[in-house]
Amino acid sequence: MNYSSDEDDKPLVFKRTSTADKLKHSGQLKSASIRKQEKPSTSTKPPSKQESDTEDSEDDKPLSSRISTAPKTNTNHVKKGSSITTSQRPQPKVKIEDSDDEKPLSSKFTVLGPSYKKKDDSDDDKPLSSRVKQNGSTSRDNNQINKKPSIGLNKRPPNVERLSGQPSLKKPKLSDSEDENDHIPISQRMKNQSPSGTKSSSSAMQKVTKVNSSSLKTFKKSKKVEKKLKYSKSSKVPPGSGEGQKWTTLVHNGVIFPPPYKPHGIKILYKGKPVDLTPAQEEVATMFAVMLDTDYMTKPVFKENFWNDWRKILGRNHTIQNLEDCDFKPIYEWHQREKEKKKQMSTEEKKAIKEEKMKLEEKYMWAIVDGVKEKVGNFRVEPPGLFRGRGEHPKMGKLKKRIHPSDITINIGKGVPIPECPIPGESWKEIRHDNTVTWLAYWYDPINGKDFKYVFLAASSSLKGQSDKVKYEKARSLKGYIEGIRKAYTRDFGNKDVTKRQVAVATYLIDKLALRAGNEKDDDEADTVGCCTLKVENVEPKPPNILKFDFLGKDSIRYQNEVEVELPVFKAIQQFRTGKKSNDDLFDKLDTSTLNAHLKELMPGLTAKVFRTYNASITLDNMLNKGMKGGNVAENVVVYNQANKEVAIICNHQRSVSKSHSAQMTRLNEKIEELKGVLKELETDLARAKKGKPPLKGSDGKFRRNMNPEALEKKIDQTNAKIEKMERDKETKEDLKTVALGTSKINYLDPRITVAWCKRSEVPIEKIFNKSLLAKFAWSMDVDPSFRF
DNA sequence: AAGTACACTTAGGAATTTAACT
DNA sequence: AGTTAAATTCCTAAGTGTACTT
Repeated sequence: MNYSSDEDDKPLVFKRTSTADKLKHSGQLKSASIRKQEKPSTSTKPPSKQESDTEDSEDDKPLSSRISTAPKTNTNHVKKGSSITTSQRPQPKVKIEDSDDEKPLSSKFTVLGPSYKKKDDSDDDKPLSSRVKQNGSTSRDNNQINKKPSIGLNKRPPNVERLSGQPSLKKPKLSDSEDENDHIPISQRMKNQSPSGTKSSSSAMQKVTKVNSSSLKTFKKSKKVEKKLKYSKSSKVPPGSGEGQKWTTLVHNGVIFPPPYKPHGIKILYKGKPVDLTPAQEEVATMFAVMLDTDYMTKPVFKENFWNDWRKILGRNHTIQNLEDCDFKPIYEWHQREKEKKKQMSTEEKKAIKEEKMKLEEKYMWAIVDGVKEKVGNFRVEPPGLFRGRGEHPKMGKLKKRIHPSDITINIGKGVPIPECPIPGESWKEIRHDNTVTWLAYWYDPINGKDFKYVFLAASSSLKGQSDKVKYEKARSLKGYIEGIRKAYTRDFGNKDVTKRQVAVATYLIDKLALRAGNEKDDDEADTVGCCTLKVENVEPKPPNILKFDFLGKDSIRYQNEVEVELPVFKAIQQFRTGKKSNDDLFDKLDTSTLNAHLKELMPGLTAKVFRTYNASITLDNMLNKGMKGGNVAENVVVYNQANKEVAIICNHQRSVSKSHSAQMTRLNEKIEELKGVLKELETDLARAKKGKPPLKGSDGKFRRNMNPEALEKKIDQTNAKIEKMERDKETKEDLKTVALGTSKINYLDPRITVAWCKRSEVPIEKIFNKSLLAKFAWSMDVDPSFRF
């Protein structure tokens, strides 16, 4: 058989077997691509280059890219909508702070100084913000103004240096109050801020500055940071990085709490009779009632957990003694009515309410980090509710209790005002001033006592952007090592040391299939696996050399795939399975720590997840640069989406099928049929018109319009085009009904690949990235058009 | 060496907003 | 103008991975 096992190219047959598959068959068996396992080389070869280079190598194709795949089925239930893409949005105003890596650290530090001041703390809502630069997307009320035509990427001034990072796209500022300086690039702004600045400085800030500078001197080294620096020049922590330091000044307003519970007084029935409940009891009952129409109701675990928590609140000898005899319908129906009422409100009312809310929340939306105004990601404390775990989660249905200020620890710069506790009479649990972390606040997860819930900055912040860039640079540097790594693990498929053999095979699977690492999980979590935690039953060898995977991964999303592998891998897997029960670990000598420790020997900073990023990004880069040039914008966008889809399939990013999917398909089909009918009529009329006869009656009994042959022909062409377009739309829709494109776009695809490609192919970046993505990827916008991953 | 604590990234679905139809 | 589908945003769960403890 010509399986590829021997050398370079190995086709991987990838078929997914599940039900869902029927659809995919079409594309399925495309064969795989090739990977060349090149010449051996030492694994430690340094990465080729770092930031900007353009070269590309050929063999970086991820293994998986050559795999053809079929869709996977998804075990989850139905959900809504499918989407395809495109969107053009106004450009966000984005300011980017770029990593100016070349700057000596020290210079960065000094910049901050007494830069901005807050004139007095009394009016919280505007002081700080008014003199601070803003990063990230615009505030909600601004956007309507922001309708600028998109700026063609290609027109970017030629000499902007990628590295130095001046944002080249600058946006006109949006109206309002808050950011008057928006148009100034951050880096510049920082310079301006130096001491002399005409801007006043508040005492608070001065203090902060002092603190920082002193802390600089005392930094202790953390090896972690050191390591990172080794392989990634760009990894310095931005504005002030000492060792592990993430910021020098941090100002924010804390978090906002959900409103207290408002009793509605609707009674549930117990054994048919209304029961009085206290507000606290009613609140929890309502959480349950509201979920009556979800399929959590079919899960005994959910009900059991709910009942256990609720009964505690009911008290020992409450009238209600079991859940089965409770009828929550009255509350459910009340809730439905409320929802309906809300829907019926006029647009004005809705708007008013929204504005009200905005006003209340405005101050919590922003933080000022090193003088830059940044969006906060999640400033709303999670409201109480019933825990909705994914998959068969043992804790589903448990009461997630209300969080109070006394549960919350705030992290904020020294010397700046502590956020006022929004609930009168209560206070924060603790205030910290830890600049080695990026969180603004945290509380203990009420469901999982030892876990934390953090409040972080939004994705548009430069802190996040910076680390995003580091992530991609690391993945990119894997390119320089991958050949050696593959060589090495291939050699070890036959190693007599079982551990080494397992490491080799696991690494292979992670590389080839982009599997997740697979950390151990507790018994009180859903039973899902990743590479290191695969069970014997999850991988079935099908001779001669096919592996059939079937397991639940993150979020209990099912991974089903059949892959052709090298014979040694196949043999190794068979051997790992022998003598074990189906529920035993396939890789019994392995866990993520040992695996990652091994990977680190092959490349500094390498861990399992890097392969996913690498795999995704290299696949996109290759697909976008595969032959074809030219093509109009729409065609190019299709090419992009195709590549995006490929990546999503490799990473197994699924979504559930929209509830209305089949109805929508039916409707599309009807429309197509209808158009075909029209087409037929037109053709008849054309034939007649050519002979000088008048048109026939339409199906409605009226005569159709009398047109000359040219007009009719034109109409026919139009109709044909319309039909074709609909057919295509239908196809993509069906094709993407279980594929989620967004996840890879947001987390796995180096935006520089996209931006550079857009510049080269004259596709406006707005066709690919929406407003949020543009803000999140601001750091990548000035990449050179020749950039290759 | 194993377990735990902590911090941060990645993920799908619900809710909301916007665009496209009719 | 009302309806529906598509797109986006919000929400928070569920992963990864390192450092610290025992």
